[in-house]
Amino acid sequence: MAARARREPALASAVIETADNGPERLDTSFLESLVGYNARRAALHAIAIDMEVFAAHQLRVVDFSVLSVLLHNPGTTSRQLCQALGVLPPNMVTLLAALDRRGLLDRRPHPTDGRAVALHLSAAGARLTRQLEKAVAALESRVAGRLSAEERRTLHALLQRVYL
Amino acid sequence: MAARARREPALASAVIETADNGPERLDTSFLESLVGYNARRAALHAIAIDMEVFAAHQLRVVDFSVLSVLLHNPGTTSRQLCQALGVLPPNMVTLLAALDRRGLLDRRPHPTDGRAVALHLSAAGARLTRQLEKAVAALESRVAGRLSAEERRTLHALLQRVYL
DNA sequence: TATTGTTATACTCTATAACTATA
DNA sequence: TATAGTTATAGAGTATAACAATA
Repeated sequence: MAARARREPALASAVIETADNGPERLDTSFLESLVGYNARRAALHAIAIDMEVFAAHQLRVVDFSVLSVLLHNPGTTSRQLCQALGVLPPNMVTLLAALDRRGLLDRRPHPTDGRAVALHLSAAGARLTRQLEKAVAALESRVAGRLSAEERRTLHALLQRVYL
Repeated sequence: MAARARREPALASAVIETADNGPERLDTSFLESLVGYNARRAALHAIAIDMEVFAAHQLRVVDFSVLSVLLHNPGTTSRQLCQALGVLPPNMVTLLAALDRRGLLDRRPHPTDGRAVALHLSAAGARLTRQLEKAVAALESRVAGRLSAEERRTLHALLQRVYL
């Protein structure tokens, strides 16, 4: 349920030591011409750094995403979270149950739909989420430290034009 | 082993229909300020498109990555592939065995290290990989179709400065 | 003593089917 | 009849430990 620290799962950097030839780097230039490859490697790099913050609180990236969405959208339903974050309903049940068990949620009856639950953060949940958002925002300088503020804005704009 | 078509796994777009309020979009602006979030969404979008090509050949992204690296780096060892692509050795064994079973590989004794195996593509493997590279390269215009050639170059450069 | 490739296996993540209660 | 939330479970992806052969 909660995330432990783990090694970066894929596409790590490619400096290779061979027995006789010394350091050697494989040619991955074709892969580097693909948006998917570069975006994935950048995402893994960024998320690995962000995870240091989350793991210290026994949270995964997706847990933080849920907390952040709830902080800014009180009363959201489980279904809305599923669609916004691409999590399937049965898996969201488990995720929300874990956050609830830790006292981070406040589940209220939905004002107009008796089938649904209006999700809110508890006071503790809101406090933690604000703290995590601050910490993650501060980490952005490490994540993209070699980019200027303007380059970062350009990067975000280009990425959003790819996926939106 | 081989990948089937499957739904996009995470961070899908966020247009929500609620019972009474009509279409509604959750505020995800904080998440959108993070490189990790934007890069991940862009990567998932791009990879979902690329997967259409791979799935038609019963291949996953990681399978294609291995084939492409081997095409451009004949004689690479399993260990080198693991480090370049972030796959753990036990899992690379399974992956390579599947490619081998399909006649795409040519495993030769390593010229200088008796423990290692020099991996090459078979003629069929090289043919398939060249075909896949062409198809994927052609798909880039759909992946990032709203970006000009120069914007695409900018995007690649910025992403590589994040993860390199 | 260290490393390559391997087996076996555990754990996590993601997905499908089916049920309930409300709409 | 359709949808929100849920349960149970299957399947894919990722991880660790340990071993044989070779360096």
